[in-house]
Amino acid sequence: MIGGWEDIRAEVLRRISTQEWPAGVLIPTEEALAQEFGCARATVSRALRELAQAGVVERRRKAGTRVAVLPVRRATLEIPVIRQEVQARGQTHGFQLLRAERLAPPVPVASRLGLAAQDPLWYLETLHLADGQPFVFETRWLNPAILPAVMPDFTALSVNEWLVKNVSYASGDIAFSAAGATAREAEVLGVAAGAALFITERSTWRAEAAITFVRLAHAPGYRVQTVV
Amino acid sequence: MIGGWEDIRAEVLRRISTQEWPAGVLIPTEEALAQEFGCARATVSRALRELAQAGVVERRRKAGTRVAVLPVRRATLEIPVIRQEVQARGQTHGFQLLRAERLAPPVPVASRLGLAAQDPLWYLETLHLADGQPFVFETRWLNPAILPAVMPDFTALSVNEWLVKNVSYASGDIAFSAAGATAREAEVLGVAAGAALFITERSTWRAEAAITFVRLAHAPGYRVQTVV
DNA sequence: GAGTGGTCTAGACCACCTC
DNA sequence: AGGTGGTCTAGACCACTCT
Repeated sequence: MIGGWEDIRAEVLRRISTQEWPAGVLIPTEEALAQEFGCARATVSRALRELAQAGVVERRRKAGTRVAVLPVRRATLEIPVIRQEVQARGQTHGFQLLRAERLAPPVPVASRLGLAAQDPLWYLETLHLADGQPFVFETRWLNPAILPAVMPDFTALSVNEWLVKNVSYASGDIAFSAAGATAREAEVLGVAAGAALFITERSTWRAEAAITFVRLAHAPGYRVQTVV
Repeated sequence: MIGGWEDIRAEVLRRISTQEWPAGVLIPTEEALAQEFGCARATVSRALRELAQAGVVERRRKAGTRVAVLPVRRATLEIPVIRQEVQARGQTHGFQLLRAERLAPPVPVASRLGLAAQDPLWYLETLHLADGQPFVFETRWLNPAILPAVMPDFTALSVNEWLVKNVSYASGDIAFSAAGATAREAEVLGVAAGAALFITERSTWRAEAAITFVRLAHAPGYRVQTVV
């Protein structure tokens, strides 16, 4: 029995994965499928929209819906706040603010934030701990323009969470890479210099204004995982 | 002027980011918003559903819609086929099948695929090239049960693409991490042993049956990037 | 029990694109 | 020019869960 849009999505996916509808072919129109399944067109539309979002089919007006030839699968990653991430592992979170000073940013950072290199930004180094052990070393450049007149006390509340609560829902981009530990990272994380570290870099804007650029150097063993 | 569901999503996002609706508070019901915006409830519903998917609000029947307190942002990653990824960089893709043999998998691989360790699997090593330079070193364990009676010619079509075309739309999980190059990886990729490499690991199933486990060791400089 | 989101329907109009 | 997906409407019923 075919019921709601999830059943329709499953049925369409079945026909595709069994090659009943091979890669590249046009599948029936929404209206035709609605008749076949005995439901409204909107229901079929919802199912096909989800499949298009997942990269399984490609849709264009007038051209119809095709099974994707080279399926660019899309996976969803969850980006939690660090404290949440540590606590989700059943560990206690702590952090130390190691440095906080005004500095002119290096050129790559300034350009990535779209600021002139001579504008001094706040530079903050924070070490996050899981059960007292180094978990991630955070180096952050922060646009002073977005801070209130009185500097918040970042030794009590991590910069990370202050931003989440006060400058929330900005847009930005995230990049993941691997790099050998720099001397500073090795010292702070307690690993050998050159050890392979997982690096997360994130730039954040709100309405064209640069907010922050942060680099997270994760302690060895860190993984980002997701389901497709 | 407030028009379609995208405008409504933008307006709600604006009220949240300006703290007009601070974190944790209940926002008006779909019906109330529909009246305010002068549209049907379904239109508001669509906008709020998208915001919930992005992790900006949390919705529960009867409880209503709340601004997320700790916004677990969700980012979408695109997972292309390697050939596509190389070509998107404007480079030409090539590959070499370095090894192909039946082997009993190591325990971690067997357990991750839910197979007994003594069952021999196909073990394949492939080096992918971008403009002739090492791009990613792929080591793959493949369940022979999913292969046809005659072994496909993996020197002509990469295993990667054969799977995409013949065992498409399976489910699985992906993990990203960093690791120092093993002796074999260093040799094949032409880097120093211990160099920091970006690692992608992926397990794939179809309907409870394990298909493949693949480990991709990317040449230095590789990044995974996305927009939030 | 009652209020909220989740979904479905039948119909309509529109935007876009291929033919 | 016509067919297709994209969206909106007005209404309805249902599922969940808080009180």
